[in-house]
Amino acid sequence: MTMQQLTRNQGLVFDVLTHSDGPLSAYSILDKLRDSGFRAPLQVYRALDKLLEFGLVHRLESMNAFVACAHPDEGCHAHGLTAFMICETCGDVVEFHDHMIENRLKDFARDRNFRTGKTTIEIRGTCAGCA
Amino acid sequence: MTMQQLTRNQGLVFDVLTHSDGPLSAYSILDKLRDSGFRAPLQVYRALDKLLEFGLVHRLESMNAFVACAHPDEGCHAHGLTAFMICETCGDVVEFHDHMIENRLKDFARDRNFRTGKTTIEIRGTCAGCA
DNA sequence: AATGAAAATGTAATGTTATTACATCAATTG
DNA sequence: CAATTGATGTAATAACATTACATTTTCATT
Repeated sequence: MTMQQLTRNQGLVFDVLTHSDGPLSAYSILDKLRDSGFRAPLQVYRALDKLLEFGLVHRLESMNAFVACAHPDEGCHAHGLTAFMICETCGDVVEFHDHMIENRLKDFARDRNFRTGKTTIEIRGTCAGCA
Repeated sequence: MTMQQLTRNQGLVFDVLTHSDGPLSAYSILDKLRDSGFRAPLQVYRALDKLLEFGLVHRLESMNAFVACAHPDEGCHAHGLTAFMICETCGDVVEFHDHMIENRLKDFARDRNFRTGKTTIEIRGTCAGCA
């Protein structure tokens, strides 16, 4: 799989997410990129849209935030369904993939003639270190 | 299981959701309750908080909207993990519960000493009728 | 190199979702 | 009845996201 060539804005946003400890909101990404010339939310959202499409970034629906993919080189889309374990105390996010769950949901949808688009799985809670 | 006694505002919000075809945003609930005296978003959010706590209402994280529980009489919390299949075309939402997935996620969390709070599972896509 | 289409960008304005802060009122209990 | 707790009313503001429109860049094709 060949690495997608990113535009300047896409690269900047991806960099910020890659170097971040945890997930970031679109507006905090914007703040971090003011010095690089970013002035408006749309610049961030547009870059994020592409990065999501490329599978380089994930959106955490339960917190309106974005996180770099755990294995961007392989193209996350190849791993099928992506799930997250999110610590509400330290903000740490663990990305994981489970074929059993993926198949189970796939079967459930197929049985009902439901065409599956994006699937969200997010476990909120407290991680071992914060317990 | 005894049915929770709702306050006036909670009852009004629950009613709106119960009689709605599909999920509603907090602000559309507010609009529907103007005639009943609602003036501010907080009145809706406060009622929703309680209804969520009672398990009478669910929040759909992937669309920032709220939906009445499919079986409010039994108290949804009793059913364990709740998942949703959401049609992006007609807005229809199917609530379901799967012990296999629930156990799988529970095991995953336990193995990592992660204390699980709320878990979100939402399948977006197109339902049979809209395909 | 010129050109034309598609993609990306810049900027302002606005729309949508959610919370903070503070005052008041109602229900419950000791 | 006093004290506490939970619920409510209202205004203001914060946080998240999109629409609209003008401009520029990229890149395949001539």
